[in-house]
Amino acid sequence: MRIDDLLDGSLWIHGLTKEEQEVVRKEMIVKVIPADGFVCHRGETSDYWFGLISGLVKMNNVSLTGKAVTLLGIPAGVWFGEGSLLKNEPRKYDVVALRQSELALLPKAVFNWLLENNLSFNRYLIDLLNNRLGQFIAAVENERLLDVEARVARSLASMFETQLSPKINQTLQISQEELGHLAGVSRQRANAALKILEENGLLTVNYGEIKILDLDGLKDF
DNA sequence: GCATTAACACGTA
DNA sequence: TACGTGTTAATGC
Repeated sequence: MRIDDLLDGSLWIHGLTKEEQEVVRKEMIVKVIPADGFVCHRGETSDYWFGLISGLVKMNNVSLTGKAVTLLGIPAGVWFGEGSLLKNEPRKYDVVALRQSELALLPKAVFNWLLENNLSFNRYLIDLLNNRLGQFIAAVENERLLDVEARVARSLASMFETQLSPKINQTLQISQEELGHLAGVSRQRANAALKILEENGLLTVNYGEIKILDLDGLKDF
């Protein structure tokens, strides 16, 4: 995916005036982050709104004992990081690239300018935050109610639900260890769960990648 | 009982 | 070589 594909596929850009769109394109920065590189660190000042052009990143935190907790996987096409911008506070989480990723960075000043001047941009943000809230509520619900296989299935599915065109890319380049982090289980357990999902014809597992065959089936598992 | 950690062999980039 | 995968055994809640 290219920067223009990201922008064309972003709902918020179409609600802007021509002038606003020009400012966005002019001020936007493109940055490539290598695998395992940081998009932003916890505690850093929040200067940008991020759009993922290609690759895969995770929102991550580390406990006092050093245990890593993955909160959210973010696929290409998704905008994120607005929370800390809106609250004008430092980043509350690390964002790490799971493989080489290309990001679009929209400066805070432009973000705030759109917020103050464009009603449809505000509407878009409400929808975005509302969707994200729903996603986190579902994540808590899943953790409390579902077995491990279903949790792994939904962790995978949730990364495609946010995709704008779910039919374009049905393979996900992610290690089983990372998938375990996303679902909150060990690598070995994630591996066993994938086997079961594969037996059910919902996906196929290859070296370092997972191909989704039946997205609805994964959601309903 | 079930998931986790640890450990090992094996295959792939 | 370094990393991801598949598997088993020991350990812990």
